[in-house]
Amino acid sequence: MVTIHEVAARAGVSAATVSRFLRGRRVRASAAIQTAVDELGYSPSAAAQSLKSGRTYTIGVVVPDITNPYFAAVVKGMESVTRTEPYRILLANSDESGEREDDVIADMVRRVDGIVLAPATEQDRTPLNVRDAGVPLVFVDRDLADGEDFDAILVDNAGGARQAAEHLMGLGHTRIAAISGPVDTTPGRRRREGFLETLAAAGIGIAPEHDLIGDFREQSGYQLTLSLLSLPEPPTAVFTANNLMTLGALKALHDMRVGVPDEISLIGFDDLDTGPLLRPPLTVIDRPMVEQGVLAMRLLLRRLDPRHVDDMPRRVVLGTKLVDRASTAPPRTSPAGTAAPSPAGRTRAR
Amino acid sequence: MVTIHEVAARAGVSAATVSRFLRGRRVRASAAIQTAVDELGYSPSAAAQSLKSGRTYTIGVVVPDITNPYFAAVVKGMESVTRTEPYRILLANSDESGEREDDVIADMVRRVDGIVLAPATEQDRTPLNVRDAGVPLVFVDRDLADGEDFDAILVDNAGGARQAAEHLMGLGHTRIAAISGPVDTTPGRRRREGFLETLAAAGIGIAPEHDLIGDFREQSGYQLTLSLLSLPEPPTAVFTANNLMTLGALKALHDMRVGVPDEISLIGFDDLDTGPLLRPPLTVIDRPMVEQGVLAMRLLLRRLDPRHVDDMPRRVVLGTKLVDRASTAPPRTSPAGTAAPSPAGRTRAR
DNA sequence: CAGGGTGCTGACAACGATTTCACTTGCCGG
DNA sequence: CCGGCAAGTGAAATCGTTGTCAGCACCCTG
Repeated sequence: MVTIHEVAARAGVSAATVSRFLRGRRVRASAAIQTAVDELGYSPSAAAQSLKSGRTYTIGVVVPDITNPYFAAVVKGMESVTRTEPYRILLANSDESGEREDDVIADMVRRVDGIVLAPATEQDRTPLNVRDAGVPLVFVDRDLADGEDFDAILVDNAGGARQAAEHLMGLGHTRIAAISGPVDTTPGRRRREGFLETLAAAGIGIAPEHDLIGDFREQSGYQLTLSLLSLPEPPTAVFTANNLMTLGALKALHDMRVGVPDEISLIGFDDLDTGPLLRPPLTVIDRPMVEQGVLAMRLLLRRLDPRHVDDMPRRVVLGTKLVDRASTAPPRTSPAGTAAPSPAGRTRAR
Repeated sequence: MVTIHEVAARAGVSAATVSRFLRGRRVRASAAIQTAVDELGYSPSAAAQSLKSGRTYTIGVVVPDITNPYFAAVVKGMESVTRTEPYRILLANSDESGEREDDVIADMVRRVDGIVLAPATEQDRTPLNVRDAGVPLVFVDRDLADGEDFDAILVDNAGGARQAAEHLMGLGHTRIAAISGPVDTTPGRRRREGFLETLAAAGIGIAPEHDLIGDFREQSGYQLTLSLLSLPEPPTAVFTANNLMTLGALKALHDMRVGVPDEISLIGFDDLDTGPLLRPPLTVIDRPMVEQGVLAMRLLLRRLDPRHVDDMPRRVVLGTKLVDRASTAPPRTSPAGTAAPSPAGRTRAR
């Protein structure tokens, strides 16, 4: 490893002068120094710079699962922001485990200037430690139960779930099931609440055996859908609370040869790249993904600016959008005791 | 920030003793030190440790695009290995741009102990600089034209492409198109070569206008497929050299209402999570994804071990597997001058 | 009881870059 | 021709941690 002193020696100046030159100050021997730098292939030690300056120019990013297309997109958004900044991203998966998250963050706190986190649960206490350690923190996608005084980029989970519920009710469904995410996560809880409350407000209840809780993984969407199908009175429509569980549900329906949407309608939260190409094309609640990452990273970098450290916490809530494809349709047979309405003027994308 | 000296002062010992205690050596005042550490919430400065030890316990990972499910899986594999090690991952996208890759790596070299790279092109000279800087480097998915003396985890690209070609020929196709990736990347070049050579060896040529080069992005798969469809004599089968271009091709075929596989058969390189659920379920060449990440990271960490720095370069080539779903079928009309064979005993997955 | 371990200890010097401080040089104007 | 100022310089201190080194106290053995 070549140090600033070797450069200095070769250029016939002191290390201080080399340092000044590299930081853009005017210096007599600039030509000689530049030559020495080039010849030696010198580049300053990041560790030494960090030690001196107290800044690492690194941002920690902790998400539950990078192979989830949603989080991949969020991370890409964050990464794109760092393109014009001297920051890099230190990435870790928490695998939806609070424990793993703790470990990872305890380590990160020592190495980064700030953290973007999708907390594993709303009861998560790790963020408090991060704050105590003086490391700025921004939540993305998920929040804490009492997280009001943290920066956050969120999405209107309850509103999106409401759109899903209204869509299904508008088609005439009354026997509706929900496969929610863990209720100790923001999206899990809020999407379920939004969905159930909308049904309730319309006078449509949900049977206890139709109110299922999964873990946001494909496997649980699959299993819970199977359990719905084995019910004496299966639902005519299912709402799945994230992309992976939607996929699992769709696989289960295929495997059991259940027609979608003829026999059962399916609507999911979060769009997929392949959404339009699936059998059938999926009707989903969509939301900005890359943009969430961009906003989160911008917010964090802003917080790193000494002028903004003490700004009020900033909480951004983005809207959702119903993408009406072909996995939902009116129920085939009208549910017992209810007249099937005839939904008019429905148009579909494609 | 609380330093080791503050802990030392509170525990009534010297900093050296605290350091020794923390590194597991026996020390008289261990109880007092532990108390001081807990009360002060001390954790050592990573920057200072790096400066002293010359190790950062960070691995740089540079991939073209983290939202590509293949690379997401690879990164996940790498991340899972670091779970049992004290290493973290510094992640960057190169966006298939050699320039961006240069920038990112020039910066990473200063901050990491090693790098896993999927080089943007085979002519890439950056790796040489990395090696000169004394930073171990492992290639994943892609190689250099003269990369034999670098560690690498690769896949049998030519072999996979051959499987695809043989599959299509076995079905009786003779008018076959290929949408390849950039020929200055390993997978782009090798898959194309493997495909064309297999066709040639069987006495089936490829029309120049059927031999297309894309850029591994969905959009290019889409556009090039449209161009194939606008030909006076479109192909009866198409091979797309990666997952994203396969998706683009499928979208184009849908948009132009071309029946798959009735009118055109489609086979892609790389499977998708949603592969079985697509219209139609995709026939693809599959390969280990997470495993490639695991192997790459293990290899790199091994290389970081002083006992193995000077080992011979290790090059692993993994095999591919044809996953026969439903996007390929015999050509509907036999091509001019050829008798349509009747493929017997074909079984499909689902 | 002397001699020699053994087991800990603290002072100090590194690691590499940056910044402060006091200083020199050269130039300009009076 | 001299005083003063601007511009540029190097020595040294600093960031927080760890390894080296010399030293001290204690205990065991002969």
